[in-house]
Amino acid sequence: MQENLVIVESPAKAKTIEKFLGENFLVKSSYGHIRDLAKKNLGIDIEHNFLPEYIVSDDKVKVVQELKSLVKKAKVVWLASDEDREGEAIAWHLSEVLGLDSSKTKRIVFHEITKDAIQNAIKNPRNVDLNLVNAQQARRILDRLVGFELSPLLWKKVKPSLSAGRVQSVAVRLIVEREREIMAFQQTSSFKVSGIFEPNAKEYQLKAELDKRFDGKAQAQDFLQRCIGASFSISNVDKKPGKRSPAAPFTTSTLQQEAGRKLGYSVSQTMTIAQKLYEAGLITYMRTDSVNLSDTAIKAAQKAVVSMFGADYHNARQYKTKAKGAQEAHEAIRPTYMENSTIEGTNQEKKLYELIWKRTLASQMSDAITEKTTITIGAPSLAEKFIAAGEVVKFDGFLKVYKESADDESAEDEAEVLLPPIKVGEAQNAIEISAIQRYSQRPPRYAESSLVKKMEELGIGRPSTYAPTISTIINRGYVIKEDRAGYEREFESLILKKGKITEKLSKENYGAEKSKLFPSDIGMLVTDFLSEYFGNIMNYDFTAKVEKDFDVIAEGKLKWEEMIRKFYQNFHKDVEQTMENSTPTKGERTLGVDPKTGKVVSVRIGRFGPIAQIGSSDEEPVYAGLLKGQLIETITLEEALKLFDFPRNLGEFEGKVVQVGIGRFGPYVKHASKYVSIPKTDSPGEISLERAVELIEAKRKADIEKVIQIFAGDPEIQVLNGRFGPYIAYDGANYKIPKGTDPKLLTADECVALIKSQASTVKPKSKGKAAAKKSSEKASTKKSATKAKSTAKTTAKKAK
DNA sequence: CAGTGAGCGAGCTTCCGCTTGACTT
Repeated sequence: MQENLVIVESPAKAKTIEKFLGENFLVKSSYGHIRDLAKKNLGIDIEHNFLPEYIVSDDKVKVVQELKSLVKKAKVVWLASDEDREGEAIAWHLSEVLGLDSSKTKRIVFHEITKDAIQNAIKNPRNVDLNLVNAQQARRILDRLVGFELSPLLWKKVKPSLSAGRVQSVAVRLIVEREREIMAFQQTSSFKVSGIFEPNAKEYQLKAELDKRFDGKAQAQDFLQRCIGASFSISNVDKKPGKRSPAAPFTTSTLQQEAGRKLGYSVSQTMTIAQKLYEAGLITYMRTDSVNLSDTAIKAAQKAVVSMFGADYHNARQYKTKAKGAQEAHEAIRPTYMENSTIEGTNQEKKLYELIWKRTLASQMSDAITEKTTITIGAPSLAEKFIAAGEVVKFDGFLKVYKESADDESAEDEAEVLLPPIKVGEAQNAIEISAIQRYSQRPPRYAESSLVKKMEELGIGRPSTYAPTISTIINRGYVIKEDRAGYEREFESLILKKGKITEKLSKENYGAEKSKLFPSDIGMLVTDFLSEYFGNIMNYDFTAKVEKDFDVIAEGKLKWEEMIRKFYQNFHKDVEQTMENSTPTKGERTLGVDPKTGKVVSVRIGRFGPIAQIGSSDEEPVYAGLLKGQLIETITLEEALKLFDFPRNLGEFEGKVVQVGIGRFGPYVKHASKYVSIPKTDSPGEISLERAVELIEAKRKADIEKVIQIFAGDPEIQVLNGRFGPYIAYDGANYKIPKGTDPKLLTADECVALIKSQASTVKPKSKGKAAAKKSSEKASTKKSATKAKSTAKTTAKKAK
């Protein structure tokens, strides 16, 4: 029997540590926090000095039970949760819940999982730091107060089931404000001039840009005119050495950004894949804000760099974490074994691993040495000058393995330009000089990863919450992640060639978006509402400010109850006053008058989303839902009136009417009481009968392909092709087909057997939402279905 | 899944940060 029980937060970590500690230590995991504020009411007794009511979380009851029994058998309990505010609180909750006697309890910390670090920790135990615990309690209670007082305000004044919080509401604000910047953006254009030059002997060509742009076409034209007959020559050559340094090893946020930019992963995808790598022991912990590498890792990287590229390429570096509010409980994200440049696993896992491996390796490599050459070309008759710039990498250093990507996709990829040896004074002939109209760029919309970057800069949210926060604001309908088609615009070019200027009008596409975050009407409405009445909480500095208070509490120089009281006094007063004085808001906006009826046209948020309305509410108005991408804030009268053209008859097909309409899920074509969605690339206002028939036929084909098998004896049982591959549908529920089974060869009897062997994985279609959520566990596989779960299962079945 | 948008009233929703699975048609 082990005399020592060590409790860490993560089970994967427990496994590793057990190996380092030897037989006399049993290492278990708490699976994160084990207790939280009670969910009913506030979970905080405001009358009694904000006394928190903590309850063991449902999914932790078993964990706590097991730990309790192990504690009884142990002589010493080592609380080894993470070395940060939350970790300290976990240690404290554990000692409270497990009833740990301080004489047999020791608190230890380490922020790297190496044998030395852990044995060192065991040699230097301390007590739970109650000041740090109190700082966590203040954080927790503040978040609960803000979330549970603001959300009900929104239910009452805006719409039920909405939510507000210190983190999510500010994240939404970022997206809303960016959208408004884009709305307010005034596009301007100017003429950018570039030239291609060649010396008399024609041994090379130089592409150079003019040092100024022209606002108008006339000026550009005038300049090209002045270039005719000008005698160009090299007026200056300037060489400057430069260097580039590698980026720091990955934190959660930078990993999410680079995986998004380089691999196209969403933030939550990146985290799921990283979790797999972590559990397989391939990388260190993936939720971290630290760029720190352990000495062991730095040495391993050195070995790898030197053996692969030679000593010249190595440069040991230790990076400093700059992120606001970083707690640095863990190392940076790095491979556990630097010698593994690739791994076994899925393609996605391999790619993410290689990204991490390269980034880590590069962080321990030499700077790249470059040389920048700037060549100036001028003519005596011209005040303006052409500049050709080139950069040559003299020594590649870390660039051999890794180059960081940029968010700004418009930043032209500065390809390496090798400039020929050039003498000052050498005459040049202008082969071609062109002036091209270029537009100013609007601010970019946020992608998931650039939002995370911004949040980290502001100190809002933590590595463990970036991905869930994005899910929350999308699920609440505040934000929509989608693609948008771009627009076409014209631009002019003036080209001087062989002494003649020609003009050209061309078209280009701009503004197309892929997987970007757009605010919804409700997101804008809630942001405005909260900003009006709770400016302090919506302030980008709010988190940073309260963090300062938490730090003072952690130092023992401020009582947490004092801090909370001071905050709550004003906050609660604002909540009460807003509840009383503000009028419910639907974001209503009047657009004008309908020329047909003379009635007022307005838009607002209705029960099922944004709607347009003709006529005021006391004169039997007509309604139409807004289309995807349309906003209450920006829709025009003309666009709104178009919405009332639906449903519209397009004509007949196979003797039945073809209709185009707009439903809850967007525009659709209806034919013979069947519906087909109209893809985004088509405009429902202009769709033709031919196109509609095309869609109907495509849908029919897809429906046929959907059915793999139907059995003559049992028409109830169907083998279908779904989003996740083939499955069996029977009696409104769906069943899995085991891997390796050919769905085409299944017999009816085999299907029945599969149906019987699997508890229904689905959904009484009625109202049993809560029940459906908890139901379904494959009875056969998992070793012990808990009692609670099996009861839930029967309820779910009955609910049907 | 897809023509909805009244009004009443009961009962419910909700936060942020630690952790994993369970599960998706």
